[in-house]
Amino acid sequence: MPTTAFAAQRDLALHHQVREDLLLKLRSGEWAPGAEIPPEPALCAHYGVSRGTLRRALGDLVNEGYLERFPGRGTFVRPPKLETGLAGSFGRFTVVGPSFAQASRLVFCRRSRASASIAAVLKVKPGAPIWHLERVRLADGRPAALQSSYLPRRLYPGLDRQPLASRFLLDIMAEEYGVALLRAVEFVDPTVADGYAARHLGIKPGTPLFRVERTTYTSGERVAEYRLSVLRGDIFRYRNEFR
Amino acid sequence: MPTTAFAAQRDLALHHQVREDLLLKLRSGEWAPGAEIPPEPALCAHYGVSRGTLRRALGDLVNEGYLERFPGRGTFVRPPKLETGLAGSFGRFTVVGPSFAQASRLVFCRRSRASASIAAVLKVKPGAPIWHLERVRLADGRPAALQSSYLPRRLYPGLDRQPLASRFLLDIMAEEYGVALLRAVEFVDPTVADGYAARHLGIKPGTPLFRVERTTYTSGERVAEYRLSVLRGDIFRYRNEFR
DNA sequence: GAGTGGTCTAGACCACGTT
DNA sequence: ACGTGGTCTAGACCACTCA
Repeated sequence: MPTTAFAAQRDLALHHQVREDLLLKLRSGEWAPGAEIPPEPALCAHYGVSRGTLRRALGDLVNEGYLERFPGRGTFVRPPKLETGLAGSFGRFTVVGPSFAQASRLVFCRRSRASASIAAVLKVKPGAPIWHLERVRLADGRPAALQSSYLPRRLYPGLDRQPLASRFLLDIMAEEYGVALLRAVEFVDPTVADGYAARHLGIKPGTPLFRVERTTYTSGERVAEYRLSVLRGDIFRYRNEFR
Repeated sequence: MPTTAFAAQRDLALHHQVREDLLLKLRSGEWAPGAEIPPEPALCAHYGVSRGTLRRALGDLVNEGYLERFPGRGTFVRPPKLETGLAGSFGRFTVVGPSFAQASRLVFCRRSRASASIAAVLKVKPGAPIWHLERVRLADGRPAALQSSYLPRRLYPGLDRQPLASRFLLDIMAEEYGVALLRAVEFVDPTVADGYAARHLGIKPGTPLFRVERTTYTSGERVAEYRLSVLRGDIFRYRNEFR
């Protein structure tokens, strides 16, 4: 390990400096993808740190996907899996576009009964009482999305008397009804506007849209809301980052 | 801390069991979003573990976004940011659908010169030599995507003599040319098939597609490839998870 | 059997925020 | 001054892999 010397700075966590130096060796190609890196004792000696500190640095790099470790074998530089087969690709995403305003246009809010398919996603019995509400969401003052929400009525008595057009629905669910929103899963498809969506969004039928199907969960993996949205594709994009 | 007893299992990492038990308290709502959880000494005593082990459990939960810690103040349950304004929403995503096969149909691979716009994304001078290649990607033996790739020719001499129709392009770039692929950024839009895409994908014009624009980076933030794809929307979905 | 990483402990010192 | 979390050390035992 007789590379360049390692001089620790004061006032900066040791494990962080070690992490940075290790990352440099990866980024620079000194340690190529797939290669094995020196074992812990060697690195401890090189950096002059205890095993705990070194392992904190290595552990961070493992969590971030840069390294891979195998008990009994060693530590290896993880080749980035940028593709090699699309499905299963994963990473972080961000939505790019304007923010939704709190205010929305309420199309309707009505009592209804769960059909077989809605019952399945809401995890209630078919025919169970539900709310079905439809809103046009605004961003920068213009229609940006059309959203259909289905909620188990049992959790939200008197929902139709809430200020649905002027507050975020999720805020009403959480603050007025005390429903803890813990997790949400979305599926995104491409689609095109039909006449109904086009009219509400002020666009031509056939315009490309995102179709977003979101299920929001509360405690005990119960469903707090099922929401079907279409988003204007000319306003929103998804940004995904791989490493 | 006289809640229910905590009995550690053998043959399962202690820090993992502690993590699971803590997570249970969050999921069940015993510790509400925003609330402060007991300090380390109390939790150490409760679980009968050393501080190192407890901190490993807490650290994992912090990394996963469940907890937030502030030196001198305490540890708090992080309120989930599910929406409250779409843009800026973030989370983890997965692509759902079949994997791309290594084999693809090569439409063309030709020498070209960078236009102003391509030069900008590839970070080369306008007019610089580039490769432009187009392929139909297969999944389960059927056309699933049409991809146009732009690469700085300087990095890939003789690319047109490589087995472009039978290997992953990224593998050729990495293994045959030693280009380290470190990071990639994608932007996803909805679109519809034009005649050209429809013909190559065996679908009708007007069918909804994902349009994916991907830039892959090598060391020094240089661009290794710029790729424009359209993916069949009836085969692929994006799955996003928020917490 | 020697070397690898995985786990766990006990104890120490520090910077920070609240009181 | 006190309690919080952040850092770091030294040493121990384990399961696993490979020669």
